[in-house]
Amino acid sequence: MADKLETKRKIIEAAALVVKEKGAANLTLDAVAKQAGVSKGGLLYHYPNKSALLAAMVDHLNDSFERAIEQRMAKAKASWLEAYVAMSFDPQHSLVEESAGMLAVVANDLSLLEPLSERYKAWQQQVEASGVEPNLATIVRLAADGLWFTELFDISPLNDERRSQVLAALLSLIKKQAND
Amino acid sequence: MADKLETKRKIIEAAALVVKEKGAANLTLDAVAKQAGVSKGGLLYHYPNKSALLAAMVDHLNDSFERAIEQRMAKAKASWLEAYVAMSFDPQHSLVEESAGMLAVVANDLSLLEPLSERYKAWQQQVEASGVEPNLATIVRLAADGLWFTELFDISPLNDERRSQVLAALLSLIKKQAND
DNA sequence: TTAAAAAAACCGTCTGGACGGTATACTAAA
DNA sequence: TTTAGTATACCGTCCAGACGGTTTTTTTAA
Repeated sequence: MADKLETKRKIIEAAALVVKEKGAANLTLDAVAKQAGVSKGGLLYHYPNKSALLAAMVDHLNDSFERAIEQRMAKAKASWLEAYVAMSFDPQHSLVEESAGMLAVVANDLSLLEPLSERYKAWQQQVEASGVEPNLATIVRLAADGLWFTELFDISPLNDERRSQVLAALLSLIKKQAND
Repeated sequence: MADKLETKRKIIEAAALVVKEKGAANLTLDAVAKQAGVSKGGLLYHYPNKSALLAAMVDHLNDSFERAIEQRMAKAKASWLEAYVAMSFDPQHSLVEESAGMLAVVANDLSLLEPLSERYKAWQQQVEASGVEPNLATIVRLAADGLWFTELFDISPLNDERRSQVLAALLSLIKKQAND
């Protein structure tokens, strides 16, 4: 078990699982260590304090989302904005480690979201340069964000049918406008 | 100080202030009691445990938002959906007690959001009966939600100019469609 | 009408447990 | 034999909630 990166990843995944199963309020170092199959000392060797662990969760969330968008762009030959919308609606992707990281950080220290905030701003530049009229493109993006957040907190008001119709409508909004 | 309701309200407002100033992770009974100018015993007299306090914060958030929408409908002769969008963009209203309640509950126990979830579903019925084409109306609503959440977490990617343009664009989307 | 009784509102201390973090010991590999 | 990684015991702090009070208001009844 001498692989440092592997252990760190294992710890992050364990932390996400703890959040998912016990809630963000019960994300304790002991619980994470136990879930990761590591002693508390071992955990603190890799992440010297809780903030460092939370920051790593945000990093992971950032990278994971960004990589997923790029993959989808390549695979489905989709535009950046299309991929962003599709990702936000993808139940597979949206409801695991990213969500856990978000919840954990919101629960513990909002200021740790700053790296995410910067990523959000960078994404907005992509949105505004997407070829779609900027205000409309932003609306599409915000709608995707809105769905993602409401599902993160399990308060989404949409039933399955409406949900898929809205996804289609968003994608067609992008397409229609892009061809004008 | 014999007014029970008044004291309860005072406590809720104090709790919101604690969240705003010290973060949701530091929302303790002691801190709330101190901020409210009440002893801990007094606090626990009105809210027998922390969950009850959090639930009351959600109630307050629910009522406050709903009342604000109705006020705006009456005052500006706006449709429900217009009022909803306008409220979500109103910096005055969106960043005080509602936000604090939301943050506090997310940090402590997601299941306490259930009353909000039901309110969200009821609002969705308003959205779908708004006269605007349902999918478009839902997109507008989700965009408003998206902005609200990103600003709640202080990660909104929009600068002031884009923000006001998007608000105008959303309102004109509603108007345009409603007249078709 | 008033005094006693009851209930409501509020107060402040105490405690048990949990949590973050430290100190230190152990192990294996280089 | 040194060092990266892991393990375990422990400490101090903090917090939710219990508890036993006190004061104020309301009700009862003589």
